[in-house]
Formats: sequence, structure tokens, C-alpha cells
Amino acid sequence: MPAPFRLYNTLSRRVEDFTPIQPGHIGLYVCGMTVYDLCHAGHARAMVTFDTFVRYLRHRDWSVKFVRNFTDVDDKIIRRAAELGIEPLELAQQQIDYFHEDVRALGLDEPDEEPRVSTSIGGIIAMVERLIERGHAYAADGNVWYDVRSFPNYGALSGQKVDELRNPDVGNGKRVPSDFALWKATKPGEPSWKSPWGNGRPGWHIECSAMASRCLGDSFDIHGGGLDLVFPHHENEIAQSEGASGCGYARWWMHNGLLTMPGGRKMGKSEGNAFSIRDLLQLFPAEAVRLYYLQNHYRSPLPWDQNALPTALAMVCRLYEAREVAESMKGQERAEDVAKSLGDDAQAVLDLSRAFDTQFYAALDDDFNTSKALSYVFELARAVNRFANHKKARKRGGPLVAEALRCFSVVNDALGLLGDDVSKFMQEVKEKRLGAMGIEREDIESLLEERLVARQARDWARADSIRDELEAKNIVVMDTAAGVDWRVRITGA
RNA sequence: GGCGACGUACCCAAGUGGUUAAGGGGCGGGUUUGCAAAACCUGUAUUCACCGGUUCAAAUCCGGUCGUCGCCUCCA
Repeated sequence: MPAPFRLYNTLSRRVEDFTPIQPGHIGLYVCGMTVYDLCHAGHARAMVTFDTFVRYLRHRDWSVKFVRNFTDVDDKIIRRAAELGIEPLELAQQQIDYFHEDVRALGLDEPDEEPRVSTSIGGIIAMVERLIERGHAYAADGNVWYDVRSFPNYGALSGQKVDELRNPDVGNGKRVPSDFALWKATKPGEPSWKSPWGNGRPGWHIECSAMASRCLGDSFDIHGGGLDLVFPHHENEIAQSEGASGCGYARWWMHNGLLTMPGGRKMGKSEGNAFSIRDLLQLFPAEAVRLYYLQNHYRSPLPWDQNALPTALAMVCRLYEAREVAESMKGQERAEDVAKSLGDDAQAVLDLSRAFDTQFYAALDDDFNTSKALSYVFELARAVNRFANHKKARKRGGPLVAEALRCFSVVNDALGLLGDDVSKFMQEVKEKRLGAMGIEREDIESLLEERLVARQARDWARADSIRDELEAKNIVVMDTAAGVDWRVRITGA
């Protein structure tokens, strides 16, 4: 049986108990990218948010059908393709390939379906025809417009009132400014398809209505996307889909907050302040990016600044290091016996581990509160580290921290964090950070070698001066019982 | 002009009626160490933008003020 949960619904502006249309099953449609340029950190927040949400639902035994579209027919694609001197659909395909590489590198699972506008034209035309039949749309000069006043519920999602809108656009047969295009008559040099109204292409909003109903049916459970899509995109989708089918569209509307830049403005290509996810993944491991998004509640705005990713990376490293310590512990006793004989800090690991699932799930079941859920992970990591300071922990603590390791694997299964092999992750951190600072690994290793010789000769002055030299390169040297280790100090991006 | 969101420490941030206001980053002190680093301990908000109100009780509810942001044109 899937676990019940609560979820904020933009329609009601409240957190509500989630109830599926079909028991145990969730149909989810998320607005994906318009593929005219690389995926940036703002888009990636939406991708990670919904990927993680799906991941969690499946972890909790829901059967989920996850659909995320590509908008591959669009003004900006046409304009950009013209600049590059290639076909719009060729540009779109290229960007879709890049997108797939990027989300794979980010560690996202593939959606169950990824419909595209260009291969959904038949369904779109059928839906437009149906809207005309049902009196919600009118054709004029090869264009088809949605008659907003024919749909009394218009504005239910966004709170907008038709008469209060600023949009002054009229023309091409449009009757009132707030009506919007379902079908646009073709212009020279644009991709176009045959239709009952002449050659043309779909308007922006109709694609999602058509693709969602094809993949998930006229009514489905959850529709997601960025907060900036609430109006007009999602409002228009509701008008189209419900106008065409006569029944309810998405039952829940789930919107993620936007990235905000230091000045307070949102990140966006039109703002000229976007960081591509491709560039970021050169500098930081995917899990640091993931944690950066998940450390805040998905509906809150998320501030972006120079320290955002370095801070997130420091957090992920902290968790991996706790896992590393736990994995290094040995022993064959029963966990309870170890706890009993090794004292309060040992007992605390056991207690926290056993209380973990309940707290962790409670947070995520309450409107997907990843921020709160992660706080329990950090508490557990601290308890493990505290226990690890005990002399006997390494030899006898194994069975005890096995419980904590089980919790970390829950975190991976539910949120996609901490799943990597520890040493592999640490290597990735070193490589990416060294690359970011332009330091060669061999230089570090030869200095460390030199220092080792000095230390063996108890030449502390020489050893320390080498350490200072490394320090100046942001390399932190750690002398441990097991030998010399080193880390890259995490500095601003 | 219309619609909506938000304002919690140096920074990020959870908390939405009732124990000492989670967690992370940073910074200060300590344990440890050849010295360091890491880890751990400890200090960093008697207070939640401001002003009123409701209540036995509010960061949490209501009203107002100020400030910030998003949408209304393409936007995750």
C-alpha cells in the first residue's frame, strides 16, 4: 500500500491530503523545456524537484506515470535557428540531445514519456477542432483563437481577471485581447503543418493540453511546472482541456519556486544571468547541485550566489565522510550489545537510526519538505561522527552503524543523494575542484611525497613549510593514523 | 493598475497557536594533534521587518505600515 501524503495545490492555495484518481497510481505531467538553448540552473531546479518527487513517490510504493514534454516548435527556436542558419527542428533535436546528456549527468531518471510538439500535431489539431465545435474557439484568417469569455472558470488557477489584464495584443482576427492562439497561420520560413485552417503551427499552450491528455487521459492527478508558468500557460491549459473534454483536467497543480539572483531577480536567459547546468557540472559533482536544490523547500524562491554551490558541496562531503567512517567500522556483536557497552553516544546512533524513517518520511509526506527531511540526515551524521571518536568504535561499532548506513541508503533511494561509492565520490570532488582551480594532481602528489620524507626525518620545519605551500593552493593536508590524506578546500565558484 | 508570494541569527533555512526557535555554511573558544587538518564539544536570535489587535498563550491567527520578489509579453 502506498503511503498517504499531503501536497500543496495551487488551485486551492492550501496543503491538502492527496487522493489519486486510481488507488495507488499517480499520473504526473510536468512542463519541460523549450529547446532553443542549454538547460540552465533555473530549469534544473524544476527538473530535479520533480525527478526527486517521483523518486520519493516510487520509494513509497506509488505507481507513477511521469510525463515531461519538450517544446520543439516555438518562436525562440525559429529565431535562433535562423541566426544559426539551420532548420528549427534540427536545432531542437540538437538541444534535446544536450538536454538528455545534462539530465543524465545530473543523475535524473528518465520520464516514462517525453512527448514533443512536432510529433503531436494530429492530436493538437483534433483538440482545436473539438474546441471550435464546442464553442470555445473561433478561426480567423488561418489563425484559431481561444474565446476566453466562453470559459466561465477562466482565472481559477491564477486569480487573474480577464478584464484586468495588461495584454493589449489584438489583431489577426482576435476578438478580445485576452483571447490566445491555438493555431497560428504560417509565415515564411517557419515550420508548418496542414490543418483545416490552412498551413500553420500550434500556439504555445495547446501542445501541453494535447500531449497530457494523450499520455495520461483527460483527467489526471498532478500537473507540475515552474511558478512562472501559472499564468498564462497553465491557466490556458485548463481552459483548453476542460473546454475540449468537458471534464476536470489536473486535480493538483504543483509549482516550484524560482531561482533568484543576488540582486533579487530571477535567473533566466532573458535576464542574461543564466548558468548552464553543463558548466556547473564541470565544477561540482551532481549531488552538490542536487543538494543545493533540495536544501530549500521546493515552493520557496532559491537564492543563487557565489557561495551557493560551494556550501552545498561542503554539506554533501560532510555526509559522505560520515558514511565513510561508518563503513570502516568492524565487529560482530549485536547492535544492542555494542550500544550497551559503549555508552550514550553509541546508544544515540541506534536510537536516531531507528527513529529515522518515521521522521524522514513525515517531513517528506508533508508537502515534500526536503529541507526538514535533510536535517534528520545531518543529525544522524553528527551522531555517527561523535560515536566514531570513541577508541573502540572502529573495532566494534560495525553492527551499530549498520543501522545508520541503512538510513543513508533510504536517503539515496528516496532523494537520490549519498548513493555513490564513497571513494569514487571523493575522487570526483578532487578532480572537479582541482580542475576549477587549474591545479595539476601530480604537483600535489610530489609535494606530499616530499613532505612525507621530511616528516619521517622529523624535520617539522620543512614538513610544515610544504604544508603551507599546499595550503596556499587550497590543498588541505590531513595526517591520520591510516596515513596522509588530502582534500581540496571548497572555495567560491 | 490587476493577481500572487515572501520578510526568522553574519549567510542559507525549518518551524504556521503552547517544552530550551530544527539543520547547514561562516566566524570565535575548547578537546584532539609534533604543529595542523578533519571530527567532536561550545558560543554565536530572551527573539522571529515594524505597529496595533485576538488569546490564559503568537514567529505562528487578524488588521495596518514598510520592504523585497514573481506573474499579467517568452520563461522552469
